[in-house]
Amino acid sequence: MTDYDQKAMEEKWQKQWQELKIYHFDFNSTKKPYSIDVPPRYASGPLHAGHAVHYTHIDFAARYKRMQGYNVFFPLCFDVNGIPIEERVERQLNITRKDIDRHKFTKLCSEFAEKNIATMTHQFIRLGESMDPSIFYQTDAKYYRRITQISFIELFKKGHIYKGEFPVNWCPRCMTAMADAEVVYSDRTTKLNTIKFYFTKSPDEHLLKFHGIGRDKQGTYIEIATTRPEMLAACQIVAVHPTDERAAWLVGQTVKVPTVDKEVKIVEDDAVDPEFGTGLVMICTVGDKEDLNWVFKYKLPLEMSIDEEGKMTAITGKYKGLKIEDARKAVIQDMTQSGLLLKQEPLAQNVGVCWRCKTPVEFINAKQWFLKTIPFKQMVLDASNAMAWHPLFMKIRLEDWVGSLEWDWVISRQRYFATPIPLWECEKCEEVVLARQEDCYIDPTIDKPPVPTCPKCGGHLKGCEDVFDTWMDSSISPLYNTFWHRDEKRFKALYPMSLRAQAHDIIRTWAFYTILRCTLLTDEKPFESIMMGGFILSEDGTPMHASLGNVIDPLQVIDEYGTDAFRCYAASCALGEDNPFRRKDVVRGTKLLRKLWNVQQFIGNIVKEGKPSKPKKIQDIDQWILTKYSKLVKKCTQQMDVFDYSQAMKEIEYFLWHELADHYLEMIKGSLYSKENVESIRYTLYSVGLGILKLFAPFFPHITEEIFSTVYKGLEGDRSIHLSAWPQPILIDEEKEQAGESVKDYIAKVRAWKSEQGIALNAPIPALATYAPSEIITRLNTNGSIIFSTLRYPDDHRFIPGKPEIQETITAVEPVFAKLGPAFKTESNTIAQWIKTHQEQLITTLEKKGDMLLSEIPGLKAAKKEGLLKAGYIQVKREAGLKGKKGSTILSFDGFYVELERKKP
RNA sequence: GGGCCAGUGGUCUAGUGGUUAUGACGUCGCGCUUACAACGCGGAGAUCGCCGGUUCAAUUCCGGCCUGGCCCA
Repeated sequence: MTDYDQKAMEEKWQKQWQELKIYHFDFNSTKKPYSIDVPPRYASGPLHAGHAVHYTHIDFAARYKRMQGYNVFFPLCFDVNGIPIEERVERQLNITRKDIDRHKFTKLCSEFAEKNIATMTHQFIRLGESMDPSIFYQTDAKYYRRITQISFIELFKKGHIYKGEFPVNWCPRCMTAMADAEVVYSDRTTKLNTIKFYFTKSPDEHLLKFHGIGRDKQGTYIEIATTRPEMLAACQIVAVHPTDERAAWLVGQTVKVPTVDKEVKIVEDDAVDPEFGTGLVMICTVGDKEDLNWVFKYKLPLEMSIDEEGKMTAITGKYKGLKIEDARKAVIQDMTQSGLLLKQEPLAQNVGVCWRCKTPVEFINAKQWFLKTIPFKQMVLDASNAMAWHPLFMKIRLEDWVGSLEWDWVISRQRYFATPIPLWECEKCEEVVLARQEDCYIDPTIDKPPVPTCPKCGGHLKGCEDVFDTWMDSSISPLYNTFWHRDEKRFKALYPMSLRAQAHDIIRTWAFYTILRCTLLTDEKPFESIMMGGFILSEDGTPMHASLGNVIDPLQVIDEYGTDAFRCYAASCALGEDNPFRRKDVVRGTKLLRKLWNVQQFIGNIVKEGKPSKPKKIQDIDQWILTKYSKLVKKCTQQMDVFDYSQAMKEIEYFLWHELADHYLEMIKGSLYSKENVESIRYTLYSVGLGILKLFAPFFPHITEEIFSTVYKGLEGDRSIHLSAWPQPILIDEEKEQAGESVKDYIAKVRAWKSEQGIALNAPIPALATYAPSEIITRLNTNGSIIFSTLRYPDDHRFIPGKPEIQETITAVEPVFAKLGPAFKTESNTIAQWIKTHQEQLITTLEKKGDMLLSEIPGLKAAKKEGLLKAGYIQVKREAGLKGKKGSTILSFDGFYVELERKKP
């Protein structure tokens, strides 16, 4: 074996794996497929540590399943459509998309994305991901968009698509409609303005005694608090809570809306918060979702004060054309001058903003395309229930989201860089002409419709300029992956996919939309199981944000510690839980790798002469480690099956470091050097060494491949450890495991004692004899040579059954709650207390009679003639003392007594 | 405000209805041992977030609260 250079070896294997194409999905294979619905990485920028952990978890699954004999489908893929990329490009070039030609703009977006794809492809390689580039896809490619369009056409034909005029969430900066799922909420401070609304007719004088009512030389007014004074022109009614003391006086009255020539009525409504502002609210079309509910309830006209570009409409009169913020300032200024503004105070509020550019979302009444969602809630829940969720609690989040849905999904966007909606509309009668499936991919802004004119009225057909929501592309990934509408045979073989992997922040989008669309189109769930990753936080436990400067670049970590070490951290993140990035787990990874390297180097030296065959007789200690190893394989396999990587890793690590390295290797060294039981040891070392290397392989692909290639490859024949078979248990022998455990415990205790005494571990010990119960002595005798060689005992050391001539005294008696509780219930505490407070009496009795009767404890209801010790209600602690023997000392532990020659002064 | 998750030595973490709670990092002491000092052995270090309830027994189960995270309103 060569020197240990993690970085060089990683580079070497990353290159070789690509050249050897070992991760290819084989369409001609007879192996069972295991298909992974990989999240197509969004191409707006490079990966951060959070993505890296998620993709590493998916890679664990892919590598494990490959070793389990599956034909693994693990595509390299990217998501490339949509607003976020447009927004980045706009910001980078300091333009809006409307400043340049539509197709020029999409080309810029495409170039921007391609750059990121190249960067991320490189990152995936550096992360040791075993994705298959031969089944690569990106969602902006014609071959992918074609499937998006066909899926839309099918849904349209099924009657699930409609065009509706409806107020939708609208980002005035991005100038597009957006789904509820794209609106995020953010805390802001704004100003709450209290404004005068004068009555049209002077009201009853009594009203003046109430708060929120005033009078000046212009007349009597009510005070209304609003954060949106620029929307006054769209004010439709004023509302007051029915239980408000002013309600009786106010309801039915009419007030003048300031700055505009408009009169509105006052109504009563439960939804008014009497505590907010003055308890009087102006209702506009459409300020927020609550306004919208009122609009429907009172059938108010849909007058809009803001247009698609975030500018004020004609109804706002002199403010027409101003941007929202400017209009607000202008209105405030005007009202201050005319004395309409009573006060202005700061207000903390939570506003809906565009998830990408953080501009506050407005409502715009516009014609949009919708996919029916509300009627399919139960269908989605049924499909979700048919899948295995890991962890299970994540399913609740989907269920909550589905339960809270109120509107159908707005799927149209007024953007450019996305999949075109494949239809034409008649300019006269609005008849819709769909593209023919066989013509897709098409762009109706360029391509001609399948019929020259409207089939209904002969009118001119205009290509749809709207495009799809990005989620329309990504939420058919299971259909694209399985060759839906391209290859029926492959589709049948691959759909539903085996595994969806994703993070929990996009349950409401990617998971929900995918289940909805795929189930609608195929009448079957899109995947068998779903694995939900947690959130990776920065080192201090706060979320990673570019603005906070705490984003961790995985490549920097890798440059410093290596990929396998980073993957060790990834493995330590429990699935579905939020984990801060822990540098020390990466450091621990480097130590673990070095340990693995050293252990394998040792094994490599022993087994280099050839693959050992199974010997006729395997010594106890070998059967012990083989049993431990076999149990590990079983347990670890179960954990890998349910994506419990953190636990599996822990188990393997413990076995390697402690059972194998600290105990087994130390115990067999002596035999090896003295050439005893070599065949048994070589066989064991080879089997366990190779097996544990394979258990590590999904986690640490590089170092395991390196070790495999230098130690085992020539003897095993597999091209790569990653193409070799997952290990199976070799033997499980409970009896031999017990025997080995006794020997291990014995040796470990004596070695620890040596270390404590400052005796070098390879120095001889003057141990004269070992006393222990006879069955233990039998075990020790069987493994005598190991004990002698490991501990460097003198040849005349003897193993003697029984106890030595020593004086043993009881030092303490302790209650055994596990026995007392079930037997005595409420009284068990009394007994325990008595035991604790009557130690001396107990010890005396025990030493005299050997046991003490329960009935001897005074005042017990349940007093029986039962021996405390015999029934197991108490446990005694003893201490061995010397008796008689000179020149020796006794080391006692766990029922062993080792007689040692007393050190000469 | 709602749903979900988490809260365990200085730091991070495992786990459990049975009173003596796992491991890692750090720390202290001892030791270079023919794979490994990036190692080994040992020590110190925790009222298991807080308050109630169920139970003979709660860190564990239940309820409430506090703190953090994710998602939503």
